[in-house]
This record gives sequence, structure tokens and C-alpha cells, in this order.
Amino acid sequence: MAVTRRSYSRATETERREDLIAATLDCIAEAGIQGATVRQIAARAGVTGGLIRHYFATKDQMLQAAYRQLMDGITEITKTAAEGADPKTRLRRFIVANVTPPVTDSRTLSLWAAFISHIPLDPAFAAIHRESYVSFLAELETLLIAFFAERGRIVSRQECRAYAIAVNGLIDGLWLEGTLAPDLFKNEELSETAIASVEAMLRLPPGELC
Amino acid sequence: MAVTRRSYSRATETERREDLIAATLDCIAEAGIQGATVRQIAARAGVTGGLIRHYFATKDQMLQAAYRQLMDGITEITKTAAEGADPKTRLRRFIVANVTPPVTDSRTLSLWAAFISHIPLDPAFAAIHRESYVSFLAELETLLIAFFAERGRIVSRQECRAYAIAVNGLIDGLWLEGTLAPDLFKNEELSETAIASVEAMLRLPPGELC
DNA sequence: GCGTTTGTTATACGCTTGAATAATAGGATG
DNA sequence: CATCCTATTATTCAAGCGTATAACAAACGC
Repeated sequence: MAVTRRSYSRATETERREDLIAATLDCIAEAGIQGATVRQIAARAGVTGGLIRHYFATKDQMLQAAYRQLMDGITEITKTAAEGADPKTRLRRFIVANVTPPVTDSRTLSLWAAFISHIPLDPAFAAIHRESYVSFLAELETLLIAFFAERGRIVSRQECRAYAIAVNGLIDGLWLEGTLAPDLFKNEELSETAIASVEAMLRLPPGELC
Repeated sequence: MAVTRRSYSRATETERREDLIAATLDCIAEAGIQGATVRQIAARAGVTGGLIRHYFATKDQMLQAAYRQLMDGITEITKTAAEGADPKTRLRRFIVANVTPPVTDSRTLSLWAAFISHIPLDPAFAAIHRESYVSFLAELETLLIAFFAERGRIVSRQECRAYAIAVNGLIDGLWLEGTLAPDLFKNEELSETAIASVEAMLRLPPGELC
């Protein structure tokens, strides 16, 4: 008896990899890390389970690739939000972008937290986090330096770093709060709080960043 | 043939529950949510797997109980850190307690993140988070009200809430940063940054909270 | 001390998991 | 149009999963 075999089409390596990574993120977002099984991911990507090991030596390596892509995506969004315009506007846009959709998004948070919880368990994940954190901090520091320079305010390198750390903390924290309990905040409350707080943290007169 | 059966001793219900919850947290911290299997947890607690269903209808309910205990523990630590003394000192201690060990601790973070990632997937976890978040925010708001009152500064209820949200965000964010990459910060850098930032956010003169 | 209760162990069940391997077919190459 | 390469499917495997159930023994009342 002639066994019928599922028809398929071959894809380029990059295409397939992207599909698999996208499917991985979908599965984690919908069912947690526990639900991101090889079979579920394969089904979501429209392939059979065995194919995964053709592209990734192990499931863990695929998870790491997915984590990397997630963080790159977030960095990309906030970075482009802060393009063009003058230093003040760039800084404001960067801050706002971090506490508004699509960054404040239940799916993004679920993914982020799932990976964060693996950081203490697996050095590979720790390295990815470290990389994206350092890059984020550097971007923020650059924005702050430009902002201070434009206003002719002298701020030492150390102070700038301290400001970046603090502002980054605030942004992360508000992002968390706003994403975990969006119903507790009125429409613009979060961005306004973020802007007003950064103003204060930088010892600017109220309304200076608006 | 006489089958030898493992000897055991009976425990009170609360004792056993606590043991099981502690074992659950240990397992999650060491091997992630994936590693927190019924068998592993039971082994860690020094009992056999079947016993778990005698105390918890389902594994998920045990996870929820563990989450609740984790958050209660954190709340407890920071709350007692802010006891006694005058309002200013209480506020400062509360802030510092949140960005120093044992709250900034790799284990705590791993646990916290593991549960956070379940919030978007399971309403039961969302409810637990909501409860602890609201309680934390209320505690902070109380501290702020007392602090402002002592200084004779008039701050509306709304302003106070906004301050509490912002300060909470900052604390959470710095806690994250400090715990995920402790080597990036010098010994006291994080608490000092936290204190200085809160001072600025509340529009206090520098050094006012020291 | 004896019987009863029930906390605890032991075992089994059906299912899913990540991974390995063999068989197949798509699609470029000549 | 035949050939070859390899991306993809299909199947298998041992291990581990959460849960259910039955047998056992520890501690307590009497």
C-alpha cells in the first residue's frame, strides 16, 4: 500500500529559522514556557517536530534565539521612536515609547518574564540579558548626554551614568506596573507619570520635558 | 515476602503544607518552573509524590500557594524594615530594604519572574499579583502621607498616589537591575541611587532623605 | 492494649516530552 | 530527463509527567 506522505515545500534557511522562532514566541506567550514544547512549536510553524533539530541542535538553543530576537525587537522599537527631532524630544519619545503599546503589552511581558526566570539558571540566557541591558543603558545615556549638552548643562560622565541607571529603573518599573495591571491606570496616566518623574529626577523645572 | 515500607512520621497539616511549599519554591528557584515537578518537590520535602494530592487538589493550587507565600514574605521584610522611627527614616529604610539583600537576591528574582510569567496565562496568579501589588502600593502611600504630614507639606490624595506609583516603579526597576546584574554596581551604589532619585522625584532638596 | 482513623507510601495508568533514526520527496544541477 | 543532495516527514524510544487508587502504618481515643 502506497503510504501517503504530507506534501511540503522547502524554505530557505533564514525563512525557516524565523518561522520557527516566531512560532516559539507564540507558544510561550500563549501557554508559557511549559507549553512551548517541540511538537507545539512545530505545529504552529506548520512543520513536523523532527525538523526543529535540523535547525537547532537543541530546544534550548532555539529558546535562546527566540529570547535574542524578542529583546532586539524591543530595542528596535524604542530606538526608532527616538529618532530625528531635537534631543529633548528624542528623550521624551524614548521614555513614552517604553510605557505605551506595543511595548506595554501583555504578550511582551509574558515572554520577557518567561526568559527572565531562566537567567539565574542558564548562563546563556544571562549573557543575552546582559547584552541587551547594556545596550539599552548606553542608548539612554547617549540621549541624556545630548540632552544636557543642548541645554549647556555640565554633567559628569559618572552622573550621567547614575541618571541613566535611575531612569532606566523607573522606565522598567512603570512598564511592569502598567503592563501587569493596565486597568489600574487611566489612559495617559503612565506616560505622564513617567515624564514628570524623569523631569524631577533630572532636577528639571516641571513641564520642561513636555 | 514481607515488603519493607519506608518509615515515616506524621506531621501536622500546617507543618506539612509549609514543607511542601518551601520545597516547591526551592525546586523552582533551582530548576525553574519546568523543574518543579511533583516528584522533585516531593523528594525535596522528604515525602513521596502521592502525598501532594492529599494536601493540594492539584499541582497548580500548590504553585499558587507558593506564589502567595513568596510575596507575603517580601512584603513582610520590607514592612518590618520600615517600623519604628520617624516618618523620614521609615521611608528611607523602606526604600533601601527593597534594593538590598535579602530582597535583591537571585533566588527571589528567579521565583518572582517564574510566577510573573504565569500571570497573563492564569487568572488565579493574576489575582495574587494584584493583591500583593495593591498592598505594596498602599504601604508606600501610607509612608509618603506620613512623611509629607510631618514636614507640613500639603499634598493631595491624587498627588500622593501618583508619587507612590512612580516611586514604586523606581524601586521595582532598580531591584530588577541590581538583582539581574549585581556585578555592574558598586557596593552602595544602588541604595544611594534609589535614595537620591526618590528625593528628586519628591522635589526635595538633595540630601534630605539621608 | 485494641480498634479506628487517616496521613502516608507504593504502584499503576495513560499521556507527553525531547531526542534519535530511517525513509521520502522537493528542487536544483547537469 | 535522470541524478544527486538534503530539507522534511514519519516513526520510534526511553524517560518523565500529573493524577488516581489501593495497601499500609502511625498516632490517638477509649
